Amino acid sequence: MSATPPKTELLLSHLPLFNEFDHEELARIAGGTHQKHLAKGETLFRKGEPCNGFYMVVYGQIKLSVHAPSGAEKVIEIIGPGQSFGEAVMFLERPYPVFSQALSDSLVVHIAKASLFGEARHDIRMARKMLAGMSMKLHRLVNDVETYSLQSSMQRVIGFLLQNEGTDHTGQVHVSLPAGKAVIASRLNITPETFSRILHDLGASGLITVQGKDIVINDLEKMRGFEK
Amino acid sequence: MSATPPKTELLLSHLPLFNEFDHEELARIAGGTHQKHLAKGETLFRKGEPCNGFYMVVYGQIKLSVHAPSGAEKVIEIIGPGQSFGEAVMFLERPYPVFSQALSDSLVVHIAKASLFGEARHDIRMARKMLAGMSMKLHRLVNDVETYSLQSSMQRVIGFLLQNEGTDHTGQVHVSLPAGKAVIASRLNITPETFSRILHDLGASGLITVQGKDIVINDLEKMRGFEK
DNA sequence: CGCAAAGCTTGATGCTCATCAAGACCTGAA
DNA sequence: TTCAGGTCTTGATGAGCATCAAGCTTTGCG
Repeated sequence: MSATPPKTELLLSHLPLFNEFDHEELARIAGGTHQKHLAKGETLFRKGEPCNGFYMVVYGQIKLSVHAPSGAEKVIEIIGPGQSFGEAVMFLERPYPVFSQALSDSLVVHIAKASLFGEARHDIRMARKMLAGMSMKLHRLVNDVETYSLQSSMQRVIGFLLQNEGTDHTGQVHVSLPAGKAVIASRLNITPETFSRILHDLGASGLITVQGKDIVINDLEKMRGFEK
Repeated sequence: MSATPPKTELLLSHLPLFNEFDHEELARIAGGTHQKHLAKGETLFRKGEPCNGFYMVVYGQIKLSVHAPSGAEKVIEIIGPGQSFGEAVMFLERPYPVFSQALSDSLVVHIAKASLFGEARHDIRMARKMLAGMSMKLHRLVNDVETYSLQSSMQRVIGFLLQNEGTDHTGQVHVSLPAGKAVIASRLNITPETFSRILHDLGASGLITVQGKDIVINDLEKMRGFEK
């Protein structure tokens, strides 16, 4: 373990935002970055702290959340490898509007704002990609708002399962929960108790089979029917 | 009335997105646009329709909403003069994810995608502004999600009133509802009934005075206290 | 002006989901 | 293995808000 730290340039080159850049360009950008390792549970930044760049996740998972004065927490998003966050805040030159914490051991790359705007030649390609990236984020958020507003908690759970569905070696339709159940529940805007009960009910009606973090979807068609 | 239709260039020049452009540039961009007048209640586009540009509101109000299969409607946003919408969808080359309708007689300008990407020189300024604009939209949506998730319906109403507060001629702190109560209720993710009851309660406790669409805030401090 | 239609209010009822509380299960460390 | 820490489940209860239904008030139009 911990032989050589991964080369930042190499990491960057895999990211959508930079994948059209050549070695020389990547090297220059890499100069304005630094890697940061986070242990599980470690805080990356808090709501209200100033922002001078954005982050990309290399491995691990980062949770973005907000807190009610009461202490209640709501998970806005779970960021995985290859995804970035914080661009919007960087552009607005405002403090972070969310709290950010590692859900598991993670490696993130911080790209400082200053290092991004060098030559216009870069700008235009990057700006286009950033626009595309932000558009997708916007789209997803609108979808979230729609989901929270118009669907029951069971529909949200079903929707979540269908989104994360994948076929495993045995050919079964299968979901492996990407985080603890409390975190996922918060992401879905329900309590852990409700989440547990809904999984139970779906199991009882034969639609799924739950085994810890592994869930098998027995009747995909019927699930799709309940989704809307 | 309706003497000469307003010159598109002039309209564009007032919009944040284009306010750094000179006459010549504006003229070129104006070539790729067309104005569209909408009567109250008229539909601009439906969810699922293809998108080849974005819109800016000159006057009036446009409502963006989504519909549940049950028919229930949820207002995502109310767009007013000077604001734009549809950029994100344009970039993603996807169909509109929302339904769009005029709340009052409105004039909108449609800017075709093709006309936006001419010279790189334009691109870079425009891209920067668009990034800023989208960042703000993202910010607001994150805020919406937070609001829906963590606040009670009364807190949402109070927050809304405080956001739209302004001082009138007599020096009173005053809100004029920007749309029908049912629309605002949907925007706040509550039913019209609940909205009505909350306004009633706030009135009964002396915090506000309601008179149709005009609301006077009697105790701003106390309202701020309830907000969080 | 007077009527119809739309918009808004008010009341009675009930569903969905959060909350509180307790116990079962897992996980890792000694 | 055993114990202590979390994590998850299960049950009982109730708050908050939607729903349904009816009356009221405003708006717009012939």
